[in-house]
Amino acid sequence: MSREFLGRPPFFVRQSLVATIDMPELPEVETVVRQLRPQLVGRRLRGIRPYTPGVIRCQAFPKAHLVGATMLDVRRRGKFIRCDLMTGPHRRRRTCDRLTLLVHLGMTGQLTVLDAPSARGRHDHLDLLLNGRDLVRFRDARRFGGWWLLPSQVADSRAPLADLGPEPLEVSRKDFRRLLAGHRQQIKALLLNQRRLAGMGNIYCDESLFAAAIHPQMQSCDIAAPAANGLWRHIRRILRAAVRRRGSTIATFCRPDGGPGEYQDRFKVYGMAGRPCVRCGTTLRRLLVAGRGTTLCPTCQGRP
DNA sequence: AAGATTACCTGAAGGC
DNA sequence: TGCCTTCAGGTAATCT
Repeated sequence: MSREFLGRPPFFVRQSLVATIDMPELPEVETVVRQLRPQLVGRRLRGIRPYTPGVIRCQAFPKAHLVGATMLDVRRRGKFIRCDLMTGPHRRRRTCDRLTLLVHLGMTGQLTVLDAPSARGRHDHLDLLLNGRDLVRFRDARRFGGWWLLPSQVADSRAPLADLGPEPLEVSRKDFRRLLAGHRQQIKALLLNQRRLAGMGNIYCDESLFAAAIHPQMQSCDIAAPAANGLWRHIRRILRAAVRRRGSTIATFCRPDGGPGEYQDRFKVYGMAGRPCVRCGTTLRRLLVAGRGTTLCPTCQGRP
């Protein structure tokens, strides 16, 4: 079976949209959100059907409150997809009327809007039922993804959003410099830590550090202000470019519509170990930093 | 307090 | 061909 076929829903189901991206970081999640938003906002839910134990991550998940709820907005916070809902009229009097549904795609999470129920595959773990026959199907081969449901009033102050750091595209240059100066930690570990900055993952870390010519093992507090400013600028540039190109697709393809991202064609270091640096020709090296495979140019990104 | 290690999970890829 | 091992990584927990 070809690798292209693996990611596809059964051919007889007409899908109005497929949002499928592996290794979702900020640009990929943003892409999914932008594609889902017009399909979901304003729609009423019939309910939610989890099929796999563990896919729902919060202890109390008032499933029934979703019946008749209306989707008000779909947004992104870090690598989370955040759906804000208003509960149906029969629920409104006895309980909170605003709910927040959170989805984390983990490593391999995919959301597909189907216009009719179809046979579930091995890795389909949850359906969100919409009005009519439509549904949003959650597929996640490695099962690192998960769903949460919280009253909207407390969504930002409780797990899993509570401890998230600022958005890399919103943090000011000054605050970013302060963040780096305030921690004695390898810069790559800091960038990957969602409590420090929410949304960066392995790919965009490596690309940003290469662009800024900073060694991933530099202690963040040892990075001089001009270099920190440069890193801030490159992170913004790269994330924005990746969002414009609808993220990066590494392994799975899913046409039509949600389509693969295109930023993978722009990688300068990620997955390129052994090949020459585009800047100086030195062979790119791979090492382990913060427990993650890391690619860098030993010449451009001088030793810490 | 930083950082190293492990666990979770499965498909892909490489070795023999 | 097929079995085995290793690797990939977002996050959390645990140890040093």
